Amino acid sequence: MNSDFLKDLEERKLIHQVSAPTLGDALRAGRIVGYIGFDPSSDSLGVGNLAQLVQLMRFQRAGHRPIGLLGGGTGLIGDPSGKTDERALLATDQAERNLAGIRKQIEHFLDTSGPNGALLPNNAEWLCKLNLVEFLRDIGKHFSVNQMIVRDSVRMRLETREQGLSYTEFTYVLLQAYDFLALYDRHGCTLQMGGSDQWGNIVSGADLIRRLRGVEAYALTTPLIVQADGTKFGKTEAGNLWLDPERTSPYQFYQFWLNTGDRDVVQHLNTFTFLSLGQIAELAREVVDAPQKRTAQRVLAEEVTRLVHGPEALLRAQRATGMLFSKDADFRQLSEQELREAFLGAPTSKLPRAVLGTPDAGLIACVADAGLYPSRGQARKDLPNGSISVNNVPIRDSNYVLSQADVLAGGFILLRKGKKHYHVLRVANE
RNA sequence: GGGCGUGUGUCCGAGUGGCCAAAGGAGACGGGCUGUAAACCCGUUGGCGUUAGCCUACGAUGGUUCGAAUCCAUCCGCGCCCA
Repeated sequence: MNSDFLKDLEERKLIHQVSAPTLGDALRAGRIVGYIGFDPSSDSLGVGNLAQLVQLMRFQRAGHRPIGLLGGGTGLIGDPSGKTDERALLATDQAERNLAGIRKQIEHFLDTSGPNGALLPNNAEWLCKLNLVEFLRDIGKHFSVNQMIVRDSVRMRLETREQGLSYTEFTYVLLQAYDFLALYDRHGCTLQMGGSDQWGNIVSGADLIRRLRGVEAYALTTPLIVQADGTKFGKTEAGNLWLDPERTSPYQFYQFWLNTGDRDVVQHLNTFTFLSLGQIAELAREVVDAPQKRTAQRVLAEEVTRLVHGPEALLRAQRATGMLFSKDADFRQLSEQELREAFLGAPTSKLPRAVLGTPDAGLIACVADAGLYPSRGQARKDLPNGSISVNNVPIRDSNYVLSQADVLAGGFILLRKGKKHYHVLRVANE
């Protein structure tokens, strides 16, 4: 209880809504237990979930006990909040696999030892045992359908004819509320946190605890992460940004944060790092005074990459960035080891040594086959602009053929489209 | 069930017998400027092909025609009105 959890969140602008003003008193009075739920809709969490993980870390660092609730049961149902389509139900074995992956990731962020060690229960433990009639008698009667149908997430789906809302999804909120109750009964949990879209679900659970147990339980939501340019946070052209290094390489991960816009970087520092407010204020000043240095972006990328992937992966990502983006990098001077590190994480494909110098190694074809371009025609049209480079040298000859002369140490050839899209060819002997 | 309307490229949206791979916009990608930004300017944006050209495409299937996104028939989806 070394720091004031709520005050810190407030200063970082990480509070959207709080259900009762007495939460602050409860937090100061002693250790409390709080949870955030994680959906096993994939076998890895994405960068969007990272904010919630950091939130739990803050909570733990403030001396409280965090629970990362694995939605093994609710994941079989699907939360309609924020979804416009009926969600496909996960196969149970897929849900199992996802769950295992996510559990491992959450453990990475939370300390499970000590008096405020984190707990990672799976709500399938209690949800799958429920008896329908009992559930309806004990829990269902406390929910008003009248209230449920006016909720945005439900109303939206009722109003659109094409999509509709199944009874299963409609019931989701009861299960989440029941989770909160179950965690209160088992672990004395009195706080649920989450993104602002979870407000309704969370408050339903707090209400249930108040009615059935006569205890004040709290809801605390964090603001939705919106980007200044209106695009969705956590997505790149390549798709979702995952925490799993197999899915999103540490290099790509680092690049994502490094490319944060000026208008978003300060809030991201607040949200995703543990830097002090003073440090952040200083970085904010840098953004204004010397935006071209992008100091704040660098620090952000560094902090978050270290947190998620560790110091070694960070170093590799930084080195790769340095090489790939420095103006006068001459790849021919680099050793195989240096190249390997720089290219780690870049998409790679093989090129048989035998085709070098033959028409099959035509640059247009290679660049399209590598996936840098969706079609040869487009590559052909872009090439005269100097948008395609081999080993960082723009090629403007559309008949250019890759040859032995292009092969770097270790058998690499680096293809680049535009400024940021790389593909590595590995020359293979067979 | 009856009446009217509607269905176009990633999305929105014009077209209404040949000049249509189909205006315009958005988005995306590329180039310039810059900070691996924002804003702005320029280019590209169905596929293959160096050009010519060929193929695939305007809800689906048939038909009329030398020729159809465009006309007709049937079907399917969606919308509004009547029952």
